[in-house]
Amino acid sequence: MRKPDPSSGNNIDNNNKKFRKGLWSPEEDDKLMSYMLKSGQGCWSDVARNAGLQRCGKSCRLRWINYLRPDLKRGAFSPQEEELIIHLHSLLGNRWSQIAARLPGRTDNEIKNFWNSTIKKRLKNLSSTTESSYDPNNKEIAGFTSTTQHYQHAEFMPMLNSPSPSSMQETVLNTIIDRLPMLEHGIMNMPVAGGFFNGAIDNNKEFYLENGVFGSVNFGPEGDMFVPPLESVGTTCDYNLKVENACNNIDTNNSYHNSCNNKIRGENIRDGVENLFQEELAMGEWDLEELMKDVSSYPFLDFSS
DNA sequence: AAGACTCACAACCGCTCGATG
DNA sequence: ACATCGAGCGGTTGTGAGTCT
Repeated sequence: MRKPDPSSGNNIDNNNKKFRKGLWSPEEDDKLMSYMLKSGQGCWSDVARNAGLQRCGKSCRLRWINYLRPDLKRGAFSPQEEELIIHLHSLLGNRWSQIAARLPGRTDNEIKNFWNSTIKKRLKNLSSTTESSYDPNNKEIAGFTSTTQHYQHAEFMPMLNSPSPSSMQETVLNTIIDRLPMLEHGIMNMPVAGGFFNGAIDNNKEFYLENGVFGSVNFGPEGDMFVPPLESVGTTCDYNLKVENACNNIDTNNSYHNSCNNKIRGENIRDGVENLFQEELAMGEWDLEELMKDVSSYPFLDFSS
C-alpha cells in the first residue's frame, strides 16, 4: 500500500493541473462515492473534475471499480470461488477481466492478486509434490480441498503448467464455445496443432473429439459453461457413434440446428461440418480471425502447419 | 523488544484498442 | 490516413500488517 503523497504533483494533465497519487484518503473516497451514486459514470476525467478530486480519471476509475463499487463482495474467497478461478484460469489464462466477469462481486485486480499471492504458490507446491508422488485419487493436495463434483481441480491442476493434448483440446473447445454464444450445441471443426479439431456438442452437453476423447459440459446459473476435470473425460474411440448420436440429438431437439442439420447429414461429417462452419461465418456470429487470435495466444497451440 | 522477513493487496505504469475528429 | 483521447487490461511495484527469529 502506498502512502498518500502530499507532494505528488508529478502527474500533470493537459491543463497543467497537478494530480494526487498514492493511497486514497477517506475524504476522497467519500467525494468519489457520492458523486458516482448521484451522477453515475461518465467520462472519467470529468468525474474526477466534477467530484472535486485532484486525481486523474484513470485513478478514479480504478478506485471505483476495485474498491468503492457498491456491488463488490469483500472478504476472503470461498473454496468454490477458488476452484472456479483455478478452473477458469486453466481455460482462459491470465485474462483476469474475463475471469472476473464470471465471479460476481469480484474484480480482476482482486483475482489477479489472489492468484499471484496465493494460488500460484500452491500450484508451485503442488508441482513439487506431484513430481515425487502425485496421487490422482487424493482430493486434498497442497492445501486445496475438493468441494464440488464439477471442480475437483486437484486432478487436473498438473495440466496448468504443461498442458497435455487433452487440456489443449479442452481449451480449444471452450474458446470455440465462448465465441459461439448461439451454438449451445453444435458440430464444428477448426485447425489446431497437427491437424483439425473435429468435435460435437450434443443436447446432453457432452462433447466429442475426433481422436476419441469425450466428456460433458456443464452450465452454471449464469449460463456460464464449465468443462469438468479431465478424470471424467473418457477416451473411447467410438467417435463415429458419438457424433452420430450428437447429430441425432441436434436434429430432434434443437430448432436452430434443425435448420442447419440438413447440411450436416450424410456420410462425410467433415463436409457437413465445413458447410455449417461456412454458414456460421456467413452469419457473422463466428469471427474466425478473432478466434484464432484468441486461441493462438496459447503457447501450446501451433498454427504454423 | 526489535529487527528481518513474508504476505496481501491497493495503486501505478505502460500498453492496446476503439471511437472520434 | 492519421492523430488524439478515453477506457480497459495485465504486469509490476510499494508498503502496512503480520509473523518469525
